[in-house]
Amino acid sequence: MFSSTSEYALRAVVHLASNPDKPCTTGEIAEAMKVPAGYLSKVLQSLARAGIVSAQRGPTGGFTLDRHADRISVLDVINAVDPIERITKCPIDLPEHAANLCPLHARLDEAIALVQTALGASTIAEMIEKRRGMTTRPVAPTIGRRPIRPTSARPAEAPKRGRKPAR
Amino acid sequence: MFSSTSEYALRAVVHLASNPDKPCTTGEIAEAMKVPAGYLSKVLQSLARAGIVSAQRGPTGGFTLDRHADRISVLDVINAVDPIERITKCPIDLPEHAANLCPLHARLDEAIALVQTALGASTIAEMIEKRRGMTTRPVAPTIGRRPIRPTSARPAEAPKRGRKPAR
DNA sequence: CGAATAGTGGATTTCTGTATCTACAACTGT
DNA sequence: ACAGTTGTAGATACAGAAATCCACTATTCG
Repeated sequence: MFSSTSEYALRAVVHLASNPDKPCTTGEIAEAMKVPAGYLSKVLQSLARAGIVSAQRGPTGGFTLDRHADRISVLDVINAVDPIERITKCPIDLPEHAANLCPLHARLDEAIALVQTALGASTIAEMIEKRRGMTTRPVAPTIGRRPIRPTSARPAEAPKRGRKPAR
Repeated sequence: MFSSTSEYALRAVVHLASNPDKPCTTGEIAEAMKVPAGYLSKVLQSLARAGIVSAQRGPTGGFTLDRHADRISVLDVINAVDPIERITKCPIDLPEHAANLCPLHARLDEAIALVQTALGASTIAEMIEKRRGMTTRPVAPTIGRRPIRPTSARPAEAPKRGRKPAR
């Protein structure tokens, strides 16, 4: 659902938010957050270009957050490295679908919008666990639709259609 | 956000739902829905193994839906070919995170849950456009969180840090 | 100034999802 | 039974993401 690039970027930003007093080096973040060090530097560069972190070279250098963690949303970080794409036009290249989205893609886009909204309203500051009680409050009751149930329950195992040798 | 495999599977199922009277061949679906024919056959096999469609070989053969379109959710189709994975344990392999999800991954999982709920409650039947008015009703008001706004607006273009030749 | 530290950017490799091809098995209608 | 049609399955090719490597530039500190 989320790319590992996004995952790494989030871990890095959370780490920086947890250590606001000193610049953190790529190696330090990599080790603390279990991210491949070589790749992390690329990810941090993307975050720097997006204005989320700042880099400082040389000894005592490293990365710091550009603004306070409560002003950075989870969505900001994800969009910096691996933007969430909304569906604005029907990927089926048919004349009928040119103008509006068909119901299918409209629905898929709604799902993406839900994710955008949820992650856009979640700040990095909220993601810092206080190492005490893991304050995971439940969220978003549900949306206004009842689940459907298939007539036949999903077969636990594949039907396994027989394969006789030859008649 | 959604893989092209999922996209293809959904198109195929929507096509079958739109033509419930006769089996549709792979080639027919491929052409109608602009899906690469060779790949579609693999996707249809996955759908068959998941019990969503049935295959019939030989002349007059093709694929048909296993159950009525209003008993198949969009989520069913996606899960058949490219399952949506919930985050059940923290991917950061640290002792502290072993037991519960950290706030970060708890939040990401909530976002995934929203998608599951939304797509699980949407039937394929609802995705068939009646070729009239594209009945896309708006959905899911929003969830209970206000968006945050960064102190500094996201820079429109990358900061473009200077690159002088050599002093 | 010079040495050590740290980020930068390009080339390269690996891996996985996407897509094609082909030989084969199953089915229908004659 | 035969011929033609259609799905099945395995091997293979391709592309983009993930990850690594290395030479280079910038910065700090003695």
